[in-house]
Amino acid sequence: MAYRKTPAEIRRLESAREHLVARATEVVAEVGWSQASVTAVADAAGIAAGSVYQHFASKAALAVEVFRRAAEHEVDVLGSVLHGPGSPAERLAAGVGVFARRALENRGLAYALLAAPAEPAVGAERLAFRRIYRTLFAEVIEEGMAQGALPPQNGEVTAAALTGAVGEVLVAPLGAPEEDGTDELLAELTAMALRCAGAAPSSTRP
Amino acid sequence: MAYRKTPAEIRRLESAREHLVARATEVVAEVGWSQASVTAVADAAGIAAGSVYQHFASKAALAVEVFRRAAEHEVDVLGSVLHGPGSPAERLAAGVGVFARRALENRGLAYALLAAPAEPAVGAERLAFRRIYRTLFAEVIEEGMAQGALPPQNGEVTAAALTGAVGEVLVAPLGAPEEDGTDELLAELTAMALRCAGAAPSSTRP
DNA sequence: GTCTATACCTAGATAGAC
DNA sequence: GTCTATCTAGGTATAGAC
Repeated sequence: MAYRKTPAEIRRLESAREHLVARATEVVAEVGWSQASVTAVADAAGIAAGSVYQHFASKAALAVEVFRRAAEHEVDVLGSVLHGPGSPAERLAAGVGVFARRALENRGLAYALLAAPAEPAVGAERLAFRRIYRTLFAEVIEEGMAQGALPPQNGEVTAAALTGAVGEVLVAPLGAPEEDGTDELLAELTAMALRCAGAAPSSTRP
Repeated sequence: MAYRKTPAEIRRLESAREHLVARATEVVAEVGWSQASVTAVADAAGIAAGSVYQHFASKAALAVEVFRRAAEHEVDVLGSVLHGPGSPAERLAAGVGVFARRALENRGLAYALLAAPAEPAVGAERLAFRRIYRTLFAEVIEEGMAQGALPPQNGEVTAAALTGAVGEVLVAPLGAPEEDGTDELLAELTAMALRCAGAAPSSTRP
């Protein structure tokens, strides 16, 4: 290599890569993983199919990158709410609510991240991120138990249950094109999450 | 199941088609849907790949049949427990417990039914069966609410949550080759299910 | 560096012999 | 009715021209 890459060159290369990832994310959100072929993604990005391989060694690598970017963002958001102010129960309810609202506002992507059929590499990422969600929930639950605000329970089991419960409750609305009762759904979902963790809804008990 | 097999049924059970479905189920339980190619299934059944198409119009049709047989059995078992004797909460706990125990006793098949990556036709079946689970759970929850044994809640949301929660809690153990704390897991799972439905077993209320 | 064209692989499905 | 051999389609990845 006679020449080093100039900063401008690096920027341009990375921007092309970023552009590709961004468009690929859109395609996945629209048509799902199984329909997001290399040619479809390349078309959406305005490049030739072969050019994809200038940026990623394989289609799986691109898919993993797409998944990871989007999922990491959701983890960050959920984590910041769960680690934010308030009692453990309040944070749990807020976290579930925020997660669900974000999913319902970006249904295609949420469905792709949560449930859409995907190649093995993406499936492995999905599993890894579900473990992260479990860990985040488990921390809050353990904290609540330590404070006596939550009854004795296996925090890992409850955390896994919450992860699955939130996903399953969201999958049906995500599949439907539009849904009216978003607010009611969120209220029911957060109430369910609190019950699941053993935190009785303080105010709304008749 | 207390009936005697008729000669016709014996013939049916021994027919090549049944044999094929049974062996295909084993293959799927062992290696998952994605590795269960037509040739692999045909090999397991001791027939040629081409002969599969004497019994099923497509690979997807065979896969759907495999899924449906196994899933219907689980639905029947769960339904009979949920519609059996006992209070709604007792039946809910018993149903979750039976479902989980059966899954842990037949991990490969349970994983295939619950979570393993699968072709779209199987994914659609999976969705349909999750709707059935939701309906079964929802009936019990509505009944419990009508009796005043369960607090007011959206039964459909709780039912979906239970469906997802049970599946997610089981997926990790199903993936692991062996697990010791089966009994503790079942106890925690049923306790979680009761909390989720608002049937707190004499737990501390803040 | 990007495009065009193509090689290649996998896996489902089919045809014709026995 | 079943097997062997083959066809085909879809999609990933590569080669070589520009």
